[in-house]
Amino acid sequence: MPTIRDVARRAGVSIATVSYVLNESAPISEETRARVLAAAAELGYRPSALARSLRARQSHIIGYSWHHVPRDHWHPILDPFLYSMAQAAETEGYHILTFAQPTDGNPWLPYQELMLTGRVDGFILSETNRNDPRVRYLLDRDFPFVAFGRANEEWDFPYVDVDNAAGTRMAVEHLVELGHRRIAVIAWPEDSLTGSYRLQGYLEGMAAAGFPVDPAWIVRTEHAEAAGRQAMQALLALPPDRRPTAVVTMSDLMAIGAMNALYEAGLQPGRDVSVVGFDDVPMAQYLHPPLTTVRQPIAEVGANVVQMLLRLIRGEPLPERRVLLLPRLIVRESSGKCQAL
Amino acid sequence: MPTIRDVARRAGVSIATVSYVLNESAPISEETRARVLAAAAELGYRPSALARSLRARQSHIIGYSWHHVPRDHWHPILDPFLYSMAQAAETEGYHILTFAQPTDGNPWLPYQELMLTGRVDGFILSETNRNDPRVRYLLDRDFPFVAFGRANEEWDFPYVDVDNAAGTRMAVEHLVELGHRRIAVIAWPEDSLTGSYRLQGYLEGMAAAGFPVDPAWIVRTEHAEAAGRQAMQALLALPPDRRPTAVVTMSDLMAIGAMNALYEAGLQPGRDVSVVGFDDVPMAQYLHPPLTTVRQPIAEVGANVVQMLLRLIRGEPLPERRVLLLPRLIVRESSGKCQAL
DNA sequence: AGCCATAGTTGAAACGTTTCAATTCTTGGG
DNA sequence: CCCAAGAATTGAAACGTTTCAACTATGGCT
Repeated sequence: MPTIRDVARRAGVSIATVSYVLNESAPISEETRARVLAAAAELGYRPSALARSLRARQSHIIGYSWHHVPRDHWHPILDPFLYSMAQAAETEGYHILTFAQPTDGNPWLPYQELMLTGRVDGFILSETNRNDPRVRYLLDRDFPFVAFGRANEEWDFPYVDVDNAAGTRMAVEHLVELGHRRIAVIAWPEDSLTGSYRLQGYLEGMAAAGFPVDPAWIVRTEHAEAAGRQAMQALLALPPDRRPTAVVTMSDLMAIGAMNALYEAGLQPGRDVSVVGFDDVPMAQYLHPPLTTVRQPIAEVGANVVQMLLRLIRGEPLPERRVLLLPRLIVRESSGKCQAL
Repeated sequence: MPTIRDVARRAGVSIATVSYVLNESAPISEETRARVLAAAAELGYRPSALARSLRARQSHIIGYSWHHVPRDHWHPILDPFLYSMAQAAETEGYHILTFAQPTDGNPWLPYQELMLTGRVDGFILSETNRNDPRVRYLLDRDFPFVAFGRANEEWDFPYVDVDNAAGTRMAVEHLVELGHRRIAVIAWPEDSLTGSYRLQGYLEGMAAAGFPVDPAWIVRTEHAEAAGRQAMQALLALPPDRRPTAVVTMSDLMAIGAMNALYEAGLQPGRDVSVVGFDDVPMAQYLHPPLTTVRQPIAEVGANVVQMLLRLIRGEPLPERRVLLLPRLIVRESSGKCQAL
C-alpha cells in the first residue's frame, strides 16, 4: 500500500507538499500541484485513515447500538434508520460503527469502552427512555451524542423525535371523522416514555372531540401480539353500550394481535371494529384487511440525527436542539365506518 | 484523556514497561506490575485504539454493507444477522462498520475506498449472486472477506450459506407427506442464484416422491407481494385436473401474496390450497392462517462468517472454506391436508 | 541598491502506541 | 572475586499523517 512518502518521492517533493496539495491547505504552484496529483493517481494512493485519525485525534466514526429483539417481535425501523444514517454520515466522510447492546450488565459499558479508546467521535442513541442510563452517562461525561427519542424533560440534550402524540391524535381524529365515539386504546406499560406520548395523543384527540373516555377503554399491556390479542378480548367483553367501536394501538404488532382477536370472535376488523396501528411495517399493507397505521419519517430522523451529531462534533452551534418530526397517518381498510354506527 | 505516558509517569516506569504489563508481552516483576496496574486503574486509562491500529496496521474493524430495500419489501435478516456479527466480532476485539451500498454506480467503489484507506481489515458480504462484482473485485485484490451466500461455482472463496435446496426439499417432502401430489412453486427470476437453489430443491423433492412436474407449476416472478398474488392467480386459472393443491414459494412475502390471492378467490389457505413460505419473518406466525415456512439459521451464519473472517485476517488456516447450514421447516397451519385430497 | 513582504517549499515534531535492541541489575558458578 | 547468564527495564524508532516554523527565492517599493 503506497504511503505519502512514495508519492513525495515520485513527484520529487517533500511529504509536506504532498499533504498540502491533497488537502489544499497551503498555496502550491500549479506545476508541482499537477506533478503531485499525477504521482498520487499513478500509485493509486489514498491517505491512511488510521494515520489521519491518530494525528487529528478524531476517528471519523459514529457509534450506534440497538436493542436486539426476540424473534417473535421485529425491529420496525432498523433497516431504514441505519441506512439513512450511513448515507448521511458518508457524505461527510464519516462512518457508522454498530455494536451490540448487551442484554445484561451496565448498558453504558460498551459506550464507555468505545469512548475511552477513542474509537468513535460520538454516538447516536435510539429507543431512549426516562432515566436512560446511557443518556445520563454521556451527559455526565460531556461526550457528543444525539438521540432518536426523548428522556427526562429536565435533561438538556439534543434529540430528534417523532411527535408521537400527534400520531395517535391524528388516528383518533380520523376515527372520529368516520363517526366513532367509543374509541379505545391498547397502550404500553407506564414505564414507556414513548408510550406515554402516544397515550397522551389519544387523550388529546378524545378531548378535542368532546368525547368522554371510559377508563376501561385504556388497556395497558406489553409490546407483543398476544398482549394485543388479550387486550382486544377484554374490550370485547365489555357490555354492549360500553364496548368500543374502534381501537388505537401503540404498534402494528399489537394491532395485529387485536385484529386476530376480532377474527377469533367472528368479527371483521374495519367493518365491525376499526383498528389503527403504529409504525407502518412493510407487512401492514398486506394484512387482512390492510392496516391503517401511523408512519414515522424514519429516514428523515436518521439524516437529522447524523447532521446534528456532526455539528456537535465539529463544535458548531445547533440550530435547534430538540427536533420533533410529524408522522403521517396511512389510511387503509382496517379503519372504516363501523356497521353499528 | 490519559495516555500511556501519564500511566508511566505515575507508576515511575518507562512507557515500554507499561505496554509490556498491559499486553503481558514481556516478563515484568510482580512489584512493578502491580504499580503499573494500579496507576492505570487510577487514571482510568484505556489504550488508544487509533494509535494501536496505526502501529499494528490493523483497524480491527470489519466492513459490512447491505442492499437497502424499497419500503414495501423488508429485509428479513438484517437485525439478527447484524446483531450476531457484532456480538461475534466484539468477543474478539473487533467491530462492525456498516456502510450504504449505493444504488447506482460501481458496487465495489465503497469497498475499494474502505480497503485503500485502511479503515477495515476485511469484509462480510451478503446477498451475493452469480458474477457478483464485489466478490470478483475482492478476490482479484486478495483482500480478506467472507460471504453469506455463494457465487460462481468456479470462484474459490470462503462462504457460509444456508442449504436453500434442502429448505424447499423439506417443504415438498412435508407436503407430500400430507398427501399432496400436484405441488407448484412460485420462484424467482433466473438471474437469482439463491432462487435457483431453492427451485432445485423443489425439483429434487418432486423427483424423490416420483411425481411428475407440470411446467405450468413453475411460475417465475419477482420478489414482491403483488407478484406472488398474480402467480397464484395464474395457478388457480389452470384446469381443475392440473390445478395444484399446494404451493411452495421463495419467500414469506410472496407466500403472503399467494395467500391473499386465495382469499380473493374465496379459498382458504391450508384448507383448500397449502402454502409454504421461506424466511420465517416474525410476522409469519401471526398471519391467517399462521404460515408454514423455512427458517434460516441466521444467527449461526452471522457468528460463522465473522469467525472465518477473523481467521483469514490473522492468517490462520480455515477448517472449511465452504460451509452449508441446514434450515428448518416450521410447520404451521397454512399447510394442511387439502380438502380435495 | 537595499529592504521587506510574500509565494512556495521543506524539515521536523507530534499524535499514542508497540517492540527491537541496548542497558542495568541480580545471582550463581567457577 | 570475577564473569557469564539471565531477568528486568528502558531509550528510541517506527507506524503515516498534518502542520508549525523556518527557509529560499522572487519581486516590488522606497
